[in-house]
Amino acid sequence: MRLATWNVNSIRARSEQVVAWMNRHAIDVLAMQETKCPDDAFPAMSFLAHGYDVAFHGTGGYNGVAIASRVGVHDVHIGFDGQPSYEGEHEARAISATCAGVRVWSLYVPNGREPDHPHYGYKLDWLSALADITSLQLSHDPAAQVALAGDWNVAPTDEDVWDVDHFDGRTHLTAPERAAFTRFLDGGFIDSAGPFTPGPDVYTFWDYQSGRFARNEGMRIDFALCSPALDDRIHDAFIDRDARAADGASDHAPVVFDLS
DNA sequence: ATGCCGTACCGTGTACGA
Repeated sequence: MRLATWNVNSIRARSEQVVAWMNRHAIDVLAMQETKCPDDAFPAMSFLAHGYDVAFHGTGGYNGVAIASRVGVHDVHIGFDGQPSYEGEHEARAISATCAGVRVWSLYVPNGREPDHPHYGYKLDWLSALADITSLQLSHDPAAQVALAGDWNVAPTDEDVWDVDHFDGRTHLTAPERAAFTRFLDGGFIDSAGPFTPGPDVYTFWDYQSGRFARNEGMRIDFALCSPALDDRIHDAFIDRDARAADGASDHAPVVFDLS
């Protein structure tokens, strides 16, 4: 089975591009983030026409998550218990479903904006609440096959960014964000792509501006944190830079996982 | 320097992304 995660940066702008990519790479399950699309406008037909079922959750022009699968999408759940709200709203940042026995999450972690912005505290709270619930679930069922896939908006190590100095005073690299990410690893989840995509200079996001992609000035912020039972099945992973290089591409590249 | 690029939205500009 082949599982992937991709921040698509608007599904309406590139649904055909995404489905063509899934067909080309024989993707069975794709977790998508930043669909930027309310549910009543989601281009479900693009997926259904190619044999993919799709579950989606979007409330407007921001955020939005979805899971497309050709091996079933069952027990769809929106958000998670204890999910913090922002300015009174539960944002569309989490969806989960069971696909061929794997509990797949599509997660769009809040950006944080600036370290002194309320959004930053919201980001830390959001990650903490998610770590609480997912770690608890894993402790209750250590054999569970779970993939916490998505755009984590955290660069866990200095090697995960092109220039540490560039991010001085900004989000994504701060110690509290890294500690929030590490809590998932402490809870038993594993960065399953890591061993197959060694750095340095290996990224999943490149800003549209300033020719960042052409100069390979990027960040590694997209991950699937997998339970041990699922990690045991993963025998390969890669970041598809060609998808980022395409005309009209998202600013993120997909991360692909091959399971036995 | 707060723009550079790209997307959404009652939209001829602003918010957001990272």
